[in-house]
Amino acid sequence: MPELPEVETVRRGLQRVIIGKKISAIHIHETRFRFPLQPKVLCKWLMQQTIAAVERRAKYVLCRMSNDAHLVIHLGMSGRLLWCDGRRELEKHDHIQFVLEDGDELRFRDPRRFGLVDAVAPGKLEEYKHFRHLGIEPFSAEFAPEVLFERTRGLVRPIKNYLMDANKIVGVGNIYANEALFRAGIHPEKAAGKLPLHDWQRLAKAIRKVLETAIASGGTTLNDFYNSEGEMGYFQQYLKVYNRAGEACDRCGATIRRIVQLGRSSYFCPQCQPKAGKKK
DNA sequence: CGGGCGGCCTGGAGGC
DNA sequence: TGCCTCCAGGCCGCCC
Repeated sequence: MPELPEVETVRRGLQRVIIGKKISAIHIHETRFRFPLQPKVLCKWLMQQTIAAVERRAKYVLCRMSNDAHLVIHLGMSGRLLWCDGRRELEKHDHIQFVLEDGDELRFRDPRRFGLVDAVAPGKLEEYKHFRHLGIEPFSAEFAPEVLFERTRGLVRPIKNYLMDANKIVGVGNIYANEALFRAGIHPEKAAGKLPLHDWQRLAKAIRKVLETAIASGGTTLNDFYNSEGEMGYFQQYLKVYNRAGEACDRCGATIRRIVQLGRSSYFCPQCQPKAGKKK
């Protein structure tokens, strides 16, 4: 569930409390994640290092260390980073403890183990296996309607699939792809290559707006998202279509529909997001 | 070779 | 109340 706004929320929360703290121990209770965790790599680059910055790339949280190595964390579906007192009792899925010099801890909890925890050597982030192929950041200058328009010419794949393809655009998952398409008035099955420039102008703006608002709301908590302080987000109250099949559209009253694309639920308003033809 | 899709995983919801 | 099935979905790696 964590998409860009949730990851950014976690990043901001951590940034406030862990800059300047030194990692004095790492306790690893589980290594079976999306990719096997490598304890030696973690220890090599992180032990006795001070956290210099907390950054984000796509849906990854990055801690830049004083030696310029990076701690890389992906929350997957159910991952959580919690900031807590080291004396707090461990819970069932608390898999990794980063013990800090002052007795506080950063813990990685992940029931479904879809997450990733890794360390990358100084200067190697750009060529890091999981970063090399990543697409455009929605808040970068490159994320411009003209660029997106140009890159999608000739593509027949549905626009929603394109938005969720991390090789093209990062950070936009199922919830925000659906919400952005609704706000831009574009049907999720419309061919990406058929979007005229003015649609891309509305869509690019809608994507940024939805992500910004969600960040300002502390993310979306539907099931299991909590920030590093254990607090819920509240963007779920602003969702217009996601998870609302059968309900009336806020804007026009038509019934919101659900279809499946790439094995995932897409929600849209058939009236506000017509499949073909011009809308005003 | 772009892009669809299987499978990884567990908890919670819903059916009976 | 308890067991079973299904669903959630990011993303790598396979395969068409």
